[in-house]
Amino acid sequence: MIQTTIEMEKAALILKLLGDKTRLTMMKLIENHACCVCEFVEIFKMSQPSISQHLRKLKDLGLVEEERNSQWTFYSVDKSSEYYPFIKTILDQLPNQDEKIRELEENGTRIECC
Amino acid sequence: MIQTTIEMEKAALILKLLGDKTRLTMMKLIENHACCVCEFVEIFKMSQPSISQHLRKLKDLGLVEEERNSQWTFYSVDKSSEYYPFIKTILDQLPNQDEKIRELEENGTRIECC
DNA sequence: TGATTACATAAGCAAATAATTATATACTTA
DNA sequence: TAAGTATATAATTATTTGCTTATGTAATCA
Repeated sequence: MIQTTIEMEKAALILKLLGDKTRLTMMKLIENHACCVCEFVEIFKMSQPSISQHLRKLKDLGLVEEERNSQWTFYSVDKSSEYYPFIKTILDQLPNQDEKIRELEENGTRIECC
Repeated sequence: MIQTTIEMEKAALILKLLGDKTRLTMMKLIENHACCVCEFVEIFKMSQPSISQHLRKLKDLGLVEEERNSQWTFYSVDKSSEYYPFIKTILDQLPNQDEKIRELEENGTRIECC
């Protein structure tokens, strides 16, 4: 079996980023749905700047991509990242977080990207 | 395919621990070799208390086990941990660190556990 | 038994992190 | 064009982290 490896230094950086419950949950959420900042604010009950700063860190390492759509900025996992295979093996072992999306829909606070 | 999942909170804790280059390298090293504290001091060129503190954190989450053998304490990945499958998928993607063990052997500072 | 070796733990400190408040910017809509 | 909404960034602060030094303990050895 061919096993791709990731540089130690980079792996530690990525794991440190994922080692925060908010960011880890974000990543699991946006692996299959794009979410905008105000949805995260609703989901995590955190201030908007705090959310933006978490997303900024994920963006700086190239783990997420953003897509502007009218007044919203939608974030999703960048599956074209060279680190996505590594990240995917982690996310695959985490419990599905889709009930958080359903709560937004029941709230009427869900914003559809496209 | 049956996919076991790990609680979000616990996953974040584990990833945070692994998100440190020293601890991550330690884990990769002791997945297949037991190492004692003084070997880590030699490998990482760090103070002994610093090494002990890293190991303590890994121990507190149950990721490593220790085995006392005369004056040395050998640490290795606890493969019976309920979190080992999760950790293994991460370690499997990291580059082999065995050259560090070979350096010890060339140095004459390698200590054999059993 | 006294000295040495291996390790753990405690205390202190500097750097990094994550949150908040305040403010700026860009887009939308009335 | 003015007001409102969504987001980003800067500044500040509290907390956490990782390291160092100092000290304690247990085992080995001369």
